[in-house]
Amino acid sequence: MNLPPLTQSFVLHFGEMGSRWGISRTVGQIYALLFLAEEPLNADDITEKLGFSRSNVSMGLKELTSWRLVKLQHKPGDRREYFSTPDDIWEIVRILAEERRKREIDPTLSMLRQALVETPATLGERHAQERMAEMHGLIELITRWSEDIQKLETETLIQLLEVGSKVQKVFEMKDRLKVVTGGKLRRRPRTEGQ
Amino acid sequence: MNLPPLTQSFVLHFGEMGSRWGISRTVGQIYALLFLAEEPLNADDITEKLGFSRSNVSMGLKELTSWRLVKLQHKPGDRREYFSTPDDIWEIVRILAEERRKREIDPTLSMLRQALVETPATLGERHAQERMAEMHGLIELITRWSEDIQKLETETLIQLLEVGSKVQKVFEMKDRLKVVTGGKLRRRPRTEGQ
DNA sequence: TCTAATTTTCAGGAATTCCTGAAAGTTCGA
DNA sequence: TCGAACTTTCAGGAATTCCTGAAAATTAGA
Repeated sequence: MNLPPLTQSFVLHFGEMGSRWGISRTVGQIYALLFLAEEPLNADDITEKLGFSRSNVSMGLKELTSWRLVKLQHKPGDRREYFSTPDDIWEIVRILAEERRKREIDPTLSMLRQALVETPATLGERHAQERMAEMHGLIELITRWSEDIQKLETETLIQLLEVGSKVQKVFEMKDRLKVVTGGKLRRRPRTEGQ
Repeated sequence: MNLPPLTQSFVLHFGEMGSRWGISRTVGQIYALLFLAEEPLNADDITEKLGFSRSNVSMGLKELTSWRLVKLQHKPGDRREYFSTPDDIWEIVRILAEERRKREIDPTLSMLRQALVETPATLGERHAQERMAEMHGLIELITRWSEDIQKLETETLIQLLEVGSKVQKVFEMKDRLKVVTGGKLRRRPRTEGQ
């Protein structure tokens, strides 16, 4: 490995983190390196800097491409492919969220929906089905919310995150003041939570 | 494996999902089984229903306990330990978020902070440091937001998620009406986003 | 303290995932 | 169409993770 110190500790860290997630250590390192790089890198650059085999780098880039986490571009007069990450780090978050939804959430939701339309044979299965319904509801709620806020401008999204739960205060105020908002914020009939 | 059909497909699914995350297939299955169970289960129940070794179940329960994802309890006149998951599924989300923060986010933040106080030796390192600063800011923002909203009552949290980005409308309204909120919602000086 | 019930530990085999080198494939200019 | 530059594929060895059975440890009642 042939990297300046700050870069190296970042790359090593994300290698380890990567292997706690689904991706392999080397894929994590490749992404970390690209994330920090000033300029797009080609596969040989990466091979040289990280010190593993050319074919491994090729596989890693293929995987990152399938996640849409790297962009491919060409330099004029150079046949090699250059890879980079989005400049806007929030774009990376968006893409990750979308891909994880596609790969993990959607299959889970469809498994749950399938289970929910079956007729439970026993009392235990009835209870299991209720638990699955709870989980289905939770996942749908979080997914919808996440899709919804991902459409916001980065600046707006940041604002929203910054106020966090204080936004709740605004709700209360709104209710108090009976401000009309075109029905979009209409309060649902209150159901007693568990 | 000795399970009714709905339960079985759920358990198998979460076994597979588990192995995409950091946890092993069997740990995923154990958790899925406990999540659906009507009553707390002991290690032998689990062994019998899932059909792998007693020692594997013991290791799995130990891991789940270290994640605080299962609760341990005793039945009067029975020496065995019974395991269950929280009844409130949102409680599971909260615990997961806390544990992941402790295990993954905090170490990452401290690596980033360490890198940010070093003096970059080269121009490339200078740029790398800037990227790390961006990432640090993003993680801090998301983490703070998440800690913040996790303190809300479940019912309030659900409301908040349900309105999603529409909450933004309320902000705009607030600005228009110049409603005083005790300074807590004071708008930051606008910086031009990228 | 002893014993039986129960849980935990852990060495090592099984299964899986990762990584490499060699070879095949692709692309583009001459 | 040829060949050099570059990329991808893939069989199989390396490394890692998973899982088991046997044995040790713990616990609570007698």
